[in-house]
Amino acid sequence: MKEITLKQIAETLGISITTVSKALKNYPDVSPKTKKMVLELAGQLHYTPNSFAVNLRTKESKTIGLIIPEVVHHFFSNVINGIIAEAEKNGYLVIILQSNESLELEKKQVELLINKRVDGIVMSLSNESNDDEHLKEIIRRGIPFVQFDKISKLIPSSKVIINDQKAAMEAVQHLIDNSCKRIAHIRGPVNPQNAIDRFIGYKKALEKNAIPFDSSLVYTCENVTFEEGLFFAKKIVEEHPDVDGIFVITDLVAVGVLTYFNEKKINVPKDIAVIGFSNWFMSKVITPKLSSVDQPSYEMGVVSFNLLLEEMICRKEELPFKPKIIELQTNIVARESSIKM
Amino acid sequence: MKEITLKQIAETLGISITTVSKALKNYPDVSPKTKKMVLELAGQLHYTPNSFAVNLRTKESKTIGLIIPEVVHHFFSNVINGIIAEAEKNGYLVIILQSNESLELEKKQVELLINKRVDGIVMSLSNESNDDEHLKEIIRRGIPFVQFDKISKLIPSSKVIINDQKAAMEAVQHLIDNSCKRIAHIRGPVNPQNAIDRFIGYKKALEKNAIPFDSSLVYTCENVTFEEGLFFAKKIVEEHPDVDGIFVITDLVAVGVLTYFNEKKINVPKDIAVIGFSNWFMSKVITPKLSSVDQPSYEMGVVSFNLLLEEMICRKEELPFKPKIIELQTNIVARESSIKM
DNA sequence: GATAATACCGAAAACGTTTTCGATTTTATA
DNA sequence: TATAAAATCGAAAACGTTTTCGGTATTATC
Repeated sequence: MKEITLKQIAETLGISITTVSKALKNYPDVSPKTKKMVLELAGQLHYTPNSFAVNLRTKESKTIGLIIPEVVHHFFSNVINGIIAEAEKNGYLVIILQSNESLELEKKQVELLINKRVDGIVMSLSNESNDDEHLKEIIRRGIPFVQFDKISKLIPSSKVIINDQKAAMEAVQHLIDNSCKRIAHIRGPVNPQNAIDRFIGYKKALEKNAIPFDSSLVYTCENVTFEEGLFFAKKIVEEHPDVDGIFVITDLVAVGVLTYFNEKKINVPKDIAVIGFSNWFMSKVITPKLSSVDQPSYEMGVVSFNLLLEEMICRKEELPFKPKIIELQTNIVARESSIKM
Repeated sequence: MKEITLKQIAETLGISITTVSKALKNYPDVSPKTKKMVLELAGQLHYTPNSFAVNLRTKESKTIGLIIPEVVHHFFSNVINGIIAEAEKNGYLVIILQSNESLELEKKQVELLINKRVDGIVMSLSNESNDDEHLKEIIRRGIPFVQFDKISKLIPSSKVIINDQKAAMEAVQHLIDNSCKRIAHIRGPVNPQNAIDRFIGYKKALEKNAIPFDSSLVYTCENVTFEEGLFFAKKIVEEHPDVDGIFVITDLVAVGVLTYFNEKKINVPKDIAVIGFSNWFMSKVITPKLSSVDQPSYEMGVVSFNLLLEEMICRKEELPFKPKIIELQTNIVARESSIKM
């Protein structure tokens, strides 16, 4: 029941702790015989190094922290999946924290991870985040740091993103190509960079097609929920009966829109076409099947971890590190909700 | 840039490390003046204890491990949510690992967590798990351990479960009450206890209503996927055109079933009624809305952590601990897919 | 056989904290 | 004022590992 330590192995073998440690780590200055002896006894006793001691000595814990706004979320849970899979491959474990889209919580959690002395932090900002102090603190302390999806442009860390402007433009262009003339946008909250960019993309697509921008056609989600989808769908048909297409910030909200239209027997896409964002799983099973912008979420996790790993290695070996920004590709998935012919 | 330590504070203040440590932890044998002095300087320097050293000294890391079969999964992501929320409230962080329904990975991950010396482990077994050695090892080492949802009955740990038999019986009874006479069951894999129990519940409900059990009406999923739902739906209508109700192991598969029926213009519930399990979010937005068994997933996470906490406290204070089994309530959510009138 | 080179080993410091226990100083009691 | 009690402090050990550096012991070289 007692924990096995180097000391015990050393004592039973009548050699020093140093030699045991070196034997286990395959140092060249240990004779093959002693090595064998130590390895055998260690295996027999199921020795595993006390990670607390190793952490203290090596100043690293082989653990990283991940802060995301929501766990129960198709996009984020896929990112989690990618990160923990890639981390495990490389001998790292992942501590996950959820900011619940609250800046206050997010700050507390950054502090928690710093105090925990994780080897690195991966993060997607909450919608409330309009304050960078906690992120600056990460940089200041020299902790390897990667931002993904919802990022702060001002913080000089590595970033993994998509081109939200371009993707949004393509989505709106797709509606236009399907003969939509009057297109509403249900956008995300005011702070997140990706909501801003998608809104800009929406405007640019209109401009490109010489469709006048009408700010009354833009509706702003606060919480980006299914319920807001229901709510704004109602509002749109009431306030703008001439709207024939909607570009929605994300599929969850778009599904709310479709649900409302289904109830009201409003025909999608004939009366109104709808396109979402992120290509959630349920989008392909709902009626009508929802068009969306596919976003490589799992890959985003994988790439984020690998960028973090690069930085962790550089820090350890005291090499210079220059943050990288990686842009992943998106593509339009056209389904029933937007194809008019 | 250098890390602040007790030693530094002690030196600048001209007192001993011991006193600094005690002052920070509010020991009674430090004078109010020194306490104030220390607290002030510590605050000023943003001192935070080196958690590696604390871990080594106290032999605990305030970190627990969580192993689940899948992260991208409505039920499990809700459990994660409950666990990390409750853990954070109590000063614990959570390392999450995903077994991908593989026994081999699951074993490796248990070993990982043991070597990491987490303070406790929460776990839901993979479908492959028919081997208990790694779980026994957790018990043997005296590591606090809680199983939830997919459990091994033979391991004497705390458990948080639902009454799968009873819930399944109620689901099937609900179909019968909606005048289904010939009810198929798409069951889960052979190993998991909950798949077994739901199958038993199905049989018991038939028996209770004097409906003969027909083993050819039972279809077994291997991977519990949407695609299997499509596949078995096809098989059922081909092999048993007289089936008028299906009880499905979980909503994801049931959604596959509905999707197939929608394509084939088979009317649900008139031709065939369908009820799923777990009440996934998408079930209320799909057409027709899917009836299901609501399972308190978030609560399951909360309760699991609290049981673990109880055990962790008992171990620490060397009090005896008796594993507890907590059964949470489920209830039928009747929607369009099963209500025939 | 003396010297140089190599192989092998271990003492000891360090990582930063917590806690025990004895020592010293201050205050209270007679 | 002498003594007992209380208040305050710090030395030192311990947690278990890693790694440096010096010391033997063995082998190779002339």
